[in-house]
Amino acid sequence: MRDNRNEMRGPNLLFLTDEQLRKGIEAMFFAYRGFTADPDRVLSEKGYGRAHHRAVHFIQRSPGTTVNNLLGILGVTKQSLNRVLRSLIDDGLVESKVGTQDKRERHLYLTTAGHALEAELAEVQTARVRSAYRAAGPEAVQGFRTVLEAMMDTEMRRYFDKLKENE
Amino acid sequence: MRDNRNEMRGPNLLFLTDEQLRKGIEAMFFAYRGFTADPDRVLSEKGYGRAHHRAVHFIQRSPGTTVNNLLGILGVTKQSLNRVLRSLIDDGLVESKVGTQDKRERHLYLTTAGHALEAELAEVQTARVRSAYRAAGPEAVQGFRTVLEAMMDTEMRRYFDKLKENE
DNA sequence: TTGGAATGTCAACAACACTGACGTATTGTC
DNA sequence: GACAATACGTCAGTGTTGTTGACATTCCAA
Repeated sequence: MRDNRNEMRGPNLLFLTDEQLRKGIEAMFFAYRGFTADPDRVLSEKGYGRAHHRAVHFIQRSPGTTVNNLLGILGVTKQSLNRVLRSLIDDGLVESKVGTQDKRERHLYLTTAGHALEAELAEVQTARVRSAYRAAGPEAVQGFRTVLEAMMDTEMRRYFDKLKENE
Repeated sequence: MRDNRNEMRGPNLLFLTDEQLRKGIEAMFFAYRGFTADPDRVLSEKGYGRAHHRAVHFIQRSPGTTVNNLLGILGVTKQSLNRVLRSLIDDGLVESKVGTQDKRERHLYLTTAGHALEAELAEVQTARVRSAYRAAGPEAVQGFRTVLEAMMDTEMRRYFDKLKENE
């Protein structure tokens, strides 16, 4: 128990006790389960998994993104991503276009069907987040976002910030 | 874009726009990766996975818990949990004791070695959460926890609240 | 005593990640 | 023009974690 001494360092540091940290960890675990539960249901009905959701989400977020960029965002190997992209392309949800400037690159776009799936997944997921945000209020949401950003790896925060630019 | 009208409903509802919700979703995704990255490293060195971490964590949190209770908390099938518990018991990290009142139940405890692994995992994980908490400040942490709790399934919140009682 | 609950185990399977290796096309560089 | 590097795809193998389904055992309770 290395940081219990924090309790002696004044009431403004009470939120850094081991007990508070452990509860934060558990909250993160349970909340993430809720966070993915609704999209998972939709996905399994259609024979897809969480990996398909992630791919479709970030392609929608950055239309025309390259495979390499997507690999960086998702943090998986190309073999793993390829399996997912393959099925999405074969099913007509994602289109892969050879780059005009650099013909080695493949630029990824959602088809109409792809947009429909993405919208359905976003709908159920944002519904839960919206409900949680509404219940918690704007100040809590601000704090939520602040802590999450501080929890990311530096490299991931780079990607996250890059996505924020397209507002 | 179903809720962009929120932008018209006054500045206090700006945090409920689709854009804000989507960024919250992405923040959750990236942050959860960071959240699990450090324990995952420790675990893979020892030939364990994330499932072992979860089991060890909640056994430490509720010593003597039954298999059934653990199943509810973790939200997996008994077959899946059994595989993980089997290896932990065989490796001498977890002890399974037949219940005294109800002899069908098995009560789970960490051995000394189990406590050592749990402590090592908790150390690296709380280090990141502590750092994020410290950077974000107490008000942000309060908001973080509020939103996470609102994001859980009702059933999961029951388990979460039950854990909170043992403070 | 019988039904049901709690547990354990076997087998098969799927999603999703990994490593390693290889091939192809394209691009940039010396 | 030769050659290395990049981007992408693919094949093969492996591991973790989850699932279903089936079946046995033990034990509690009506």
